[in-house]
Amino acid sequence: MTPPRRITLKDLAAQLGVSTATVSNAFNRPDQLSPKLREHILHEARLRGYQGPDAKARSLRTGRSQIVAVILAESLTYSLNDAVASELLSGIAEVLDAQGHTLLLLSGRQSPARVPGSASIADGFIVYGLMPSLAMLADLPAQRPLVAVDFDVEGQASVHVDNEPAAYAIARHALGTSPKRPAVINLRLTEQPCNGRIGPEHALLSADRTITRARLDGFQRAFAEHGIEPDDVPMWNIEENTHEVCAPVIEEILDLPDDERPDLLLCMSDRIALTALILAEARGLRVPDDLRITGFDGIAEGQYRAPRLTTVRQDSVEKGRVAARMILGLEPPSSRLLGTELVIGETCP
Amino acid sequence: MTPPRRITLKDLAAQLGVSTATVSNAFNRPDQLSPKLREHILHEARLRGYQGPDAKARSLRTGRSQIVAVILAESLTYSLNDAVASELLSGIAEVLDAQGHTLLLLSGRQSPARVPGSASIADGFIVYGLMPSLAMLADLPAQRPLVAVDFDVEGQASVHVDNEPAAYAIARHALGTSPKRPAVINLRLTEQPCNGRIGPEHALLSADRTITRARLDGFQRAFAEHGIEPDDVPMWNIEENTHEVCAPVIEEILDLPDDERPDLLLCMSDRIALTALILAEARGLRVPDDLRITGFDGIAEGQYRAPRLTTVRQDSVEKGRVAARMILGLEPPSSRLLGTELVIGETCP
DNA sequence: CTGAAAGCGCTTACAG
DNA sequence: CTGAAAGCGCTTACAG
Repeated sequence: MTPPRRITLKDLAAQLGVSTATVSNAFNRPDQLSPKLREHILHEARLRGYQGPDAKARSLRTGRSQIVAVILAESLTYSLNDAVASELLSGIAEVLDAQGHTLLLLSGRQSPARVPGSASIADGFIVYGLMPSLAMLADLPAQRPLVAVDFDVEGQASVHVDNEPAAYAIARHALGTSPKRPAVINLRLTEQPCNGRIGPEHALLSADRTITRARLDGFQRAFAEHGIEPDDVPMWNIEENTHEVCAPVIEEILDLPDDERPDLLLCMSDRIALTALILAEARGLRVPDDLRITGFDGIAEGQYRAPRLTTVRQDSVEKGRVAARMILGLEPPSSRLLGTELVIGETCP
Repeated sequence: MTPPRRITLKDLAAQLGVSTATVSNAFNRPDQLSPKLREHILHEARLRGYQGPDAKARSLRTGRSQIVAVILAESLTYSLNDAVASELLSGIAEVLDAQGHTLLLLSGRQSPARVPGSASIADGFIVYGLMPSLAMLADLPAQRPLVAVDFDVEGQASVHVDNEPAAYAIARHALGTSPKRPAVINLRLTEQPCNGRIGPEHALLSADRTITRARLDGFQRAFAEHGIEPDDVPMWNIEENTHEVCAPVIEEILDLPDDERPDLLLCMSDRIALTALILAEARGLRVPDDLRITGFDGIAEGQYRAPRLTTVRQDSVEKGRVAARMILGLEPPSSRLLGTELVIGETCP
């Protein structure tokens, strides 16, 4: 028995007595040879265990791999368990699949803090969320298409939702009930890490660094309109959008004395809002009577329960689709701004 | 200005007056040249915009891409939004990251029903869940490592959890409360699609086709031990582990007349159990007084709420880690069986 | 419709 | 420690 070396296109061509070009055409360009010969080649290929042109060689030769890399700012562990990121990936995958492309998943928080060299195999890059450092972007092969989602890279295409107007709309709705003690729970909005109450010592990130700043701007526009001095509204900050990280901050808030405890929580994500809802219920607080809560995102978990979350629904799946279409050249690269929808649930009717 | 062709290793070598081997070694084998020369080369490379060896060429030359493909039986949309699949991916990604590998995501339910050719770039394959057809496996490059998770491929490594004993343990616990009308809600267990009550006309899949059969076997062993005739226990089947698909079946069950409605639901997943819990609460049924519910999986959503789900916790992250380690050769390929943990929550104390 | 030949950008024995 | 050269497996003008 010969050593089981994988059969190559060249081997097959030799065995069938045709040129390598003809075998290649049989697989890639049906119009370049007779259907009969093509059938013969494909049939023999299967028989002899030739699985088709090797992707590594093909990609070197053509310069294209049919692979699109998605770079997630957060760890993969976090992103894969986050409903919003998952939906974004779904949307991306849907378009890539339909176009015969596949998805390479990279984390911006890789252990070596650098994109692995293998990333350069990708035909294009979709980058999601704020990068821990822009150094990573510099690592990416230049001259390959890049689309930024939920942040901006100078001179590159991007996809956003209208955070400011959406936040304004939900805050306006919530303030319509004339809360006595509104409060805001921000997400990753401080320059320095802060998982708790935001004080005067905390500087906030600017709008070009995080989308949550635009959400705060929207909230504050509504405050001003309702005659509320934004500085009088207490704010907390959450460092990571997970139940575990949210919970202690929410507990701190809910355990304030009755006359200090907010009666309206404007949360920057559904995850935060759901944590607040669960912990409020556990303490016997009635929602919305004792405490009104609003979220942001519109994830399924907030809608398939009672009471349903009042929130802003953003179409993360569509965000992913748009980004993927731009990367594949199915639509021209540009700065796209997607709309959102105010969803009135029972947590803040 | 010259056309902005990407600079290659060869260009760089020529410009620096060294051989291509030396440049290659500067990037790949530091021990093969003096630190000083290496620094010089790396420095000049950065200066001249050479980003390092091209991944396509490198992978062709070495035969390895540093990419591992994960093939998911379900659609990517489903898998990415499923907590168990997400955790599995987290575990895989964790190990791959640490080893400088990256993850290529493929769906077994691709539109063309075939693995795209670009998949053959991967160094190895992790296949998760039952394949719609084994034809797809035949498409994969032979002679490259493959690990099956939650199912078996003849002659290949696999990772499982102990479904039968785990199901037996939770059923035994639940039956200890002497329910009057226990019922089972299965997941994808019928030969033919069935989203509803299972009747005598429905054939069930065998244990080599789905892990949920082993779960049912565990339940039924507990029934027998408690003197309950398994055939007397009504069973329903769920076609897809999502709230939307579960809900109508659960409603059908909960809306049975009081004297027919089960007082114990043994569910094959936490998603099913949570849907039952939410819909029961919406109907004013008291859990666990009127209705006891158990799940399977141990997802976070079932534990970060009140009442907490009684369930079996499987460590999906670890399952992913083990599979990834086997693929990378960090542990020998074998049939690994991971343990589980009975978690007693308030839905079935 | 078919074939001979160049070359994609690397890595790696091997010789010096 | 360094360099010349072969070759990984393909695709693609181009000539016939």
